[in-house]
Amino acid sequence: MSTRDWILHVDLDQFIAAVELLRHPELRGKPVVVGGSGDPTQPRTVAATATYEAREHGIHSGMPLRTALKRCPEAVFLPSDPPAYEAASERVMATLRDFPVRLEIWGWDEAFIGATTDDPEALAADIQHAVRARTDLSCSVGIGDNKHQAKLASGYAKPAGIYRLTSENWAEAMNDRPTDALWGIGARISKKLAGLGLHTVAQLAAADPAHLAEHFGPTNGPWYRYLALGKGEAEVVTTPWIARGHSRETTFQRDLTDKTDIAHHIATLADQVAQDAIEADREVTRVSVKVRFTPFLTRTRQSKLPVPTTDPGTITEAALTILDRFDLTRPVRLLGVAVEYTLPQE
DNA sequence: TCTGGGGTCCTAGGACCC
DNA sequence: TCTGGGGTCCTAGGACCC
Repeated sequence: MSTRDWILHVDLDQFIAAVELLRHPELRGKPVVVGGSGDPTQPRTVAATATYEAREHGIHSGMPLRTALKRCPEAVFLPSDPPAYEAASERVMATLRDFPVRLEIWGWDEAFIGATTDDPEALAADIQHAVRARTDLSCSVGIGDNKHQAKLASGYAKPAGIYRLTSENWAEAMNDRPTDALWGIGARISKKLAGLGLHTVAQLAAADPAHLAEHFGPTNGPWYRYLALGKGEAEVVTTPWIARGHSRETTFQRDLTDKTDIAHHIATLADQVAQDAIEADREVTRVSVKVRFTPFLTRTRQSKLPVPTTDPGTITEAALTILDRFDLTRPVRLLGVAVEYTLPQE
């Protein structure tokens, strides 16, 4: 076997549920649902994740907790605890960093690795053993020529397995699959593609790029075909990610109708976002306000600040001015404030 | 199934300027 | 007076992902 570059995708299995089961070993083997404050009678709260035992009752992430409770009254509901997941994630990433590889972290529970080796499966197995030894967590590892292939490969590898998906076996593994199996094509685009007679990955790969550009734009159209051919980014970026922006939003359990009340909540969110920006040492260039009306109509308004700032007063005032541009005659179920940061060295 | 929270990127249309 | 074409910036919304 010859030495060459590979991309590995490390994906922790059932990450949030696994962390919770380490803290509550007595719940192993039981249906467990994690989400919100852990109260399944609370409206407008959804599951962050569900264990395999809970999934057998038809429960899945994104499902309202009240629905989950109806489907499985004996399920155990736990509150979501982001700091605990953050801490567990850091232990995993520290473990990966000890390997002589290039590491790109992609959130709490996944990372891409660039490695030069003649045996990527052996490296993958070493990684799995190290992660299990150091954190008691299990992961799946996908191996590919690029990130797209490696990402899909880790899906095939689940749970706790290793799978290699390269240009060699791409067609065999992917050609008959629906287009939304590709990483970057979701339900909407897949449906639109089906409307053009493109149902499978093979059909999308054989489509005319110009025709795709007509329907999906000059960048996206050809990009979808590119994905269907198994191509993708192969560069592992080891420098830490610089956030483009930041936001905070709240869904209220009971609708807001009072304008003073709404303005008060917007001011609070804006101040939080400003404090976050100060803590992150980033300047804000743009402020946007999000309002979701009942039943589920979402609208956003934004404006660019005359001068980048971190001043909470300025950011809050901007958010309140933007809020004035909304028609607030309908009941409101969600409010949000988002900011865009200036990018360094620009 | 009455549908969270936090991100990223792309597109399209209008304003404005030359 | 009327009109062209291009470039850039701003804003709103859509789609995707975890």
